[in-house]
Amino acid sequence: MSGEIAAPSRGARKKRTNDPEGMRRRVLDVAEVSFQSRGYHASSLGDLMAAAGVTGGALHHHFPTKKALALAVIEERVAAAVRETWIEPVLAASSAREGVRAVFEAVAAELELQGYVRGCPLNNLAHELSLADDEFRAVLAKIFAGWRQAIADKVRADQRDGAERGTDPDRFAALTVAAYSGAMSMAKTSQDASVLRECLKGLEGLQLSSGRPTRKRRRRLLL
Amino acid sequence: MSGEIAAPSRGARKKRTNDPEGMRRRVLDVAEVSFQSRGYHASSLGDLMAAAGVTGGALHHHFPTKKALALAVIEERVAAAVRETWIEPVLAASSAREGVRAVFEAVAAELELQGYVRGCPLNNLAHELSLADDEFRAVLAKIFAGWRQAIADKVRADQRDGAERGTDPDRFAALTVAAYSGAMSMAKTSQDASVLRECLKGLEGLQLSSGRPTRKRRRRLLL
DNA sequence: GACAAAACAGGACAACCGGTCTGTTTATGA
DNA sequence: TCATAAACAGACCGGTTGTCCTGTTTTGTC
Repeated sequence: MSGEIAAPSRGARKKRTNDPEGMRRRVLDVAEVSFQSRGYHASSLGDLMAAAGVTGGALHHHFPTKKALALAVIEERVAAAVRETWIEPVLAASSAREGVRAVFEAVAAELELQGYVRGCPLNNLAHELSLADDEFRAVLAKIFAGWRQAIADKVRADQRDGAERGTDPDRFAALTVAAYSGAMSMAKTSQDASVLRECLKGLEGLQLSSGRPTRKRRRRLLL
Repeated sequence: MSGEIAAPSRGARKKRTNDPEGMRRRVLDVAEVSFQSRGYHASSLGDLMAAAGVTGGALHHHFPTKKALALAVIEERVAAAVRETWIEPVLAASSAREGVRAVFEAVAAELELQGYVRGCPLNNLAHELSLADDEFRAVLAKIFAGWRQAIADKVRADQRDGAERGTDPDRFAALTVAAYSGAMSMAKTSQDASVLRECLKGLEGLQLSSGRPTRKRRRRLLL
């Protein structure tokens, strides 16, 4: 109903053009949106077929089962979303702390702009599927792990530059991802993105020690 | 199969005893477990009826629709779970910070003991239902809000005692709940509770200012 | 152009789901 | 005791779901 992506025109009849990659992409487009907003179980293949303008035969040809479709969505789309909105921006930032801040800001701004919080794609599917099927769970866990490791690696890079001396990289990464995921959960439930900013401010005032106190006290930055 | 709670004995025939409260409780018991571990959509009323040893007539008498059952589970069971495992322990603790630490520890220990992470009941249902139905969403958001407010109130109480001078109560509460929820999400997905401890350690090294720098520097406590 | 494989169409189907319905048993209380 | 309502039993139904199956069309290859 709301999110029709690209149903082929009904006017052009009779002439069919085989476009396996395009058809596969259209199905994944629709499934990605529907799985995130309505969830896996609440998304019926009939709805997806109608929204994508795809017949049952074509769908079954590319994705034999619903589970296969969901696995493709997770591995190709969800993983890419995490990479594009989190991993790459953080790695490209001047520091881990600044990267995390920028992503929080960007996501909060985007949510406030569109006035609707769909939640984190990874988190949404992880909650629904990780207990239901162990194959799902393993793939989702791998994405979470990669996300955390990217942030931790960035902190280690900062440390090689002399900064973030007193920060435990893995601890910082875990807390960042957890705070973001949890904040998104609340934002989705309350349909209000302001909690993201609240948590970001909390993280900014963070002095993450790895055990012994920080040597060089850094003044709080006032951005 | 696994979580049979209290199906009435099949041996005793013919004699029926009306026990509306008991029957209602048994249904809620089963539904609470199933909704949390399998999710709302994946839990069929047939399964619940079989697990609770309840006929369709009885179920429909107490809960006219599946949605009504879920609302009852949320309002009576999920809210109570948050109250018992979070709000009451934090309010009873010597300080907000200590209360939060104790709850994190207790939950992590319990999860490691039972070797299986089912996730946070509130978070699980919030993800699946808050976008599907606005009535669900409102109830779940209310529980989240109460949870946060309780922690913030405890911080304010600490401040009246002279402690936590530089901490913004709402910010601390939001970050705490977010970190816990997110950590539970990851723990559930990886089926490993250690990330909870990781996030707790991160929160413990936290210096949450409300804007201006803390007056009296407190030495890091080494618990 | 012949031929095999891939790509797609579209119907069929069995299982299941949630809700409804009618009827029977138990408690209540005047 | 007897009416009345609540509590419960159990069958039933329309609709939906995911999957499968049989054809037909297109594409690639020699």
